[in-house]
Amino acid sequence: MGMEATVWPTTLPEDLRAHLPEGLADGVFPAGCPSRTVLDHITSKWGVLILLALSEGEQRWSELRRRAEGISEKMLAQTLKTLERDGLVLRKAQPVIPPRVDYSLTERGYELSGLLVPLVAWAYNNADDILNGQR
Amino acid sequence: MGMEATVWPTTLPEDLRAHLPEGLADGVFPAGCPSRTVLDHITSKWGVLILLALSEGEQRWSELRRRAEGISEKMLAQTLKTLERDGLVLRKAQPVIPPRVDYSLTERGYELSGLLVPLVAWAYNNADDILNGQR
DNA sequence: TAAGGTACTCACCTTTTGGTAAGTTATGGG
DNA sequence: CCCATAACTTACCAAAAGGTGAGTACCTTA
Repeated sequence: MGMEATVWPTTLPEDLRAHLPEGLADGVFPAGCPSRTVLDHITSKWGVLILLALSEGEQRWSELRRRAEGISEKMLAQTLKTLERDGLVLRKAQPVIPPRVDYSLTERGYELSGLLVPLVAWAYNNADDILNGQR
Repeated sequence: MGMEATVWPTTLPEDLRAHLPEGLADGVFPAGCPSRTVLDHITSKWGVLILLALSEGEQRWSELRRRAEGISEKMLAQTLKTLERDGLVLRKAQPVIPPRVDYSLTERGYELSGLLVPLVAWAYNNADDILNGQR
């Protein structure tokens, strides 16, 4: 009897770590590595929000502005451009006046959003506990 | 016959979206929302790498420096402090000389790393395709 | 006595990121 | 003729992130 510490695994279960590629298995992420660049894009403040919004389906510029609350036009343009270059977002512009542009996820972007959504949901669900528990 | 476009779902499957909390279901992330803060911490450049490294188990300061290749001492200290305050990382300091400090994931941090690892692995696996496909 | 080891902190400076407000385009409507 | 509209671009400035190098603490070993 007496106090007993709660115990949980100290490393990830084998089946999860088994899916890690080689050079990553020891937790080392080489500095110049291309994956660092990609990781920066997809975990950027606005990148996450845009990908999340687009996981709800095709949307216009103005709709994206509304959903990623607080984003400036400059950052929206910049973020969309990066995601488009990365092949995660598809831009369809119709030659009408006033202009109409629809954004959607590519197949790759769609695949990614499947990983991003649980992460965002986790942050959303744990945010209050995390920030309240600080002295 | 002729050309046929590859088709994939344009929104996430119902069972995934069903796990999204209320206010998130329409893809809107309120600007002042606490989850924005938490999301920024866990998707920060160095935060991701530290959490990833720690998913391999308890590690010392110097070992973390090595694994998060390229990080400066200043940023390592800062990132660890944030993650510790957020209750994701546990710091155990031993009063010996020279000092010895071990860092590990808390239960909450461990839970999080289960979502982060697939994301990082995805970035690692797709990085070359993504960066090569740009003109 | 002096050097070495570990985990930091601090001050200073550079680089990157991001916001603001204005300008652009082309057309249809009043 | 002029304004509104949607989707941007640009120039300029402020703020935040991040790097560098020095300093600190304390004991052990040479």
